[in-house]
Amino acid sequence: MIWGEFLFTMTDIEIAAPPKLGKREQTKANNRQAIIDAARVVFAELGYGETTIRDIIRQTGLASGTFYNYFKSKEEVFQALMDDAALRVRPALRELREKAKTREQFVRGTFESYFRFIAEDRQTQHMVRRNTGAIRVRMDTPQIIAGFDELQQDIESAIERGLLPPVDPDYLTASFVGVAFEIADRMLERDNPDVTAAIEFATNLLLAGLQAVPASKTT
Amino acid sequence: MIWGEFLFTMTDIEIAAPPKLGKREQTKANNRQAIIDAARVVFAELGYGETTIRDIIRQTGLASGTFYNYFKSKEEVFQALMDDAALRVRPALRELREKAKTREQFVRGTFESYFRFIAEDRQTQHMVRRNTGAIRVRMDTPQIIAGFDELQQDIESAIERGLLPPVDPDYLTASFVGVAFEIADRMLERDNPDVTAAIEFATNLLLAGLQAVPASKTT
Amino acid sequence: MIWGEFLFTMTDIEIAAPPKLGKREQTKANNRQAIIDAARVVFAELGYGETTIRDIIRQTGLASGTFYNYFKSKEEVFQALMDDAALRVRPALRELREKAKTREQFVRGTFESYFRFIAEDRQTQHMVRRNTGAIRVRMDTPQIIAGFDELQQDIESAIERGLLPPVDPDYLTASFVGVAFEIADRMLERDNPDVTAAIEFATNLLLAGLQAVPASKTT
Amino acid sequence: MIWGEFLFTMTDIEIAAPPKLGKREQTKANNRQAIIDAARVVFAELGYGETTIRDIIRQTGLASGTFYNYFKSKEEVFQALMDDAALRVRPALRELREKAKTREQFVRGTFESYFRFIAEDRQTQHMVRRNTGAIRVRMDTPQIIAGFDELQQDIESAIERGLLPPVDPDYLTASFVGVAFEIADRMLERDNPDVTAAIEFATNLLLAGLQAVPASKTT
DNA sequence: AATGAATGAGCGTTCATTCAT
DNA sequence: AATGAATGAACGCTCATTCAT
Repeated sequence: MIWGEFLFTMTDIEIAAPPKLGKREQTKANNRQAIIDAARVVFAELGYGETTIRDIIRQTGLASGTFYNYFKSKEEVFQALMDDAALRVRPALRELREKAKTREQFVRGTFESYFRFIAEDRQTQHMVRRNTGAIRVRMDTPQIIAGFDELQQDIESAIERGLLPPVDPDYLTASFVGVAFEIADRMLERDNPDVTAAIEFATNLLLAGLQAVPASKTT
Repeated sequence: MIWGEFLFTMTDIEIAAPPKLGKREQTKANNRQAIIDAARVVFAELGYGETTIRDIIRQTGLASGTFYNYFKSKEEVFQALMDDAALRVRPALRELREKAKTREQFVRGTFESYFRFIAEDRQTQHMVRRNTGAIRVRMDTPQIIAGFDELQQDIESAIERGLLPPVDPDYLTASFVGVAFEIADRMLERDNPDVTAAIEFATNLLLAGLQAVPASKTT
Repeated sequence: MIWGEFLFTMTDIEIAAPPKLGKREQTKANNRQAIIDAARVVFAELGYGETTIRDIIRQTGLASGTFYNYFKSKEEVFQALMDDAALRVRPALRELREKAKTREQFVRGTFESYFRFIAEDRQTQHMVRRNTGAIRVRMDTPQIIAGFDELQQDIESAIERGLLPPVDPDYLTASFVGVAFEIADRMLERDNPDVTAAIEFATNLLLAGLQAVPASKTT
Repeated sequence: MIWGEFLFTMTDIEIAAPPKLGKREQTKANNRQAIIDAARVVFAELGYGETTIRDIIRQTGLASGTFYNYFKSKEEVFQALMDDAALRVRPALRELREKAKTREQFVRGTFESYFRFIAEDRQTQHMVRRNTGAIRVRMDTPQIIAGFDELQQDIESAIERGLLPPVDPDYLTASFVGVAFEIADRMLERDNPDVTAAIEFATNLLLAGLQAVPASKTT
């Protein structure tokens, strides 16, 4: 199955051959990555809003000042974290949807990728929905944002290709995202998450729903 | 129209006139409510994460220490705010769905309530999605949480009644919520939000989709 | 001697009858004064530029946050310190010069006040000239600024009265100030500061010099 | 005019051409001087107190660590800057006063040098008096310190030569310095600084005043 | 019960200084 | 000798929380 391969790619990619670095450059690169990794962990644990820069550097074991050699702000690490994730995730996801031959392939592929990824990475999931006491906050993990970011473009091109019916691409994207997020959430709350069932549910819902939706005026 | 009534209820915040007192004494007597009201305003303005307890009490005109006579933390006010909202919103919503005679009434009614409410209350909406820099955070407004909170029970009872097909109620609820949230979000980003179109899209999607979804094993 | 009296006034004034205060207002007032006093001490010890807000509060024994209940910045304490000093010093100094009957009384009175004040208050002096290592910095103590601040006005009115010759009042003020500062500085470096000699030197210099100075064109 | 020469010396900073090297190697060889020059520029721009070592080395283009190969602290660079300036300024000033034939030549020469120098170099002046907020701080520029530094010795020798009356040389020096500083300050605040008038005022004041001052006991 | 000043932990940030390269 | 990243103390400041009044 192609998706298994894809998911492997999603989490385990090591970036292309590192150009030989001196010891200095080496530690520099290491530290940068260490901060990004620490940020991913801490964001997932505390949520972005509650995370302080000091939390991040504490996690790395580096000195507080060192953070500022690499990033100017929490936002900047986050951006780097996103870029990092995007680099790994996007190409595979796009290829997946571009190569889809049938409507079902497109829809199922999207959900399958997402649900499997979510199921693999529990820690990340903690970030997706964080219920700080009374309040439900959903924060999109970098990988997830990256994953869905180009969904709309893919949907639009699929509509052009005639693979999907001419519905409002904006709302269709929204529906994909909303259904994926919320169902994944429920899925993980269960004792034995049945990924296949979730895929089946979402795929069928969207596949059938999609036909019934009124054609977009703008198309 | 029944929805109008519902929405009125949803936004109507002032409590029924208490035994007439001087304005001053009145406020004192209702300190708890004053704090809750202030919290609603400030949360909407600054977002939950950015709001400090000081911001809330400043809004009330009370002394900082007084806060702790009523609530132990920001979270606790938020909880109270939720309960407050639920009290007002839920009955109407439940009635709405309990009285639904057709599948479409059930589905459309749910989305119509939500989209109309969201469209009415722009300020609240600011709270729903707050993009602090790079990160997308979605925080559910108390009214909204309250609105969807018992959706699952309504869905379950509708399945029992035979109004809805015997699908996984958990995932169906998730689909309602996800689609509603995300489409509402896109809707508000448009220059002239077309509420009817959004309702139409969501209703048709769910209505058709839910037929295609496999029957739940647990039912 | 009238000057003795004046100098007493300069350092020991207790402000007019305090309106009865509750315990709360009392400590509040005390704390404010404590911070001002601490600031005076620390500024004198470290110089304004080198003094941190933390230095000031450390000196008071109060908690760090307490500072901000009273002042927003270092500058603001300094301003308060100035006002404090001005309140005590200015009236006496002005009266002194306004009552001067002879030219010598005016000149001698000015220097006498200044040198005696400086001799009394060694600590303040530390503030006036601070040689941080290689660098000579002269910082005017609040009392001193206050003391000289209105000198120019007094000089101008003395010129109008005919008590002083019609020379450039700006430059004459400058000469008073410069001579007073620098001689006081040297005086204090000596083992047994001879205040009388300093007064004599400065008074004679200015008194004779000011006759020889060309009349101001603007007068 | 002799003063012109002196002032040229005072501002002329470039050291005599060293054996021609590539610009790069040249800089490396003169790192010490490069730091001193950078310090002069930055001190003048930011003031001594606000200048950080980082500001200085940034200006040189050297690495931060390199600073410590040459100086231990900001103070130490400042000291070096002073010595540097003294080296250039002092000889001319001393010659000026040693060659003075009349009392007036001595006094006028001193003031003339100073006022003209100050008038020429506005930037330096910014360093001399920097009003950070409420507080008046006077910091002597290296050239100025150097200029007045040996004044006392010159005065003493002039007294011995009988050129000046036997007054307290310490206080007389103080009077020169104080009058020069303060009047220069006022002069620069005026729209069209009239250097001649300032010289005239100071010279006449000191010349006449000097006669009236009591003879020093120690002489 | 209400008050509001005091507290002090903790934040983001800067910067002198060190030290492996 | 030069480099420049790492260090960590210290800064200005905010704010939840306490407690004497």
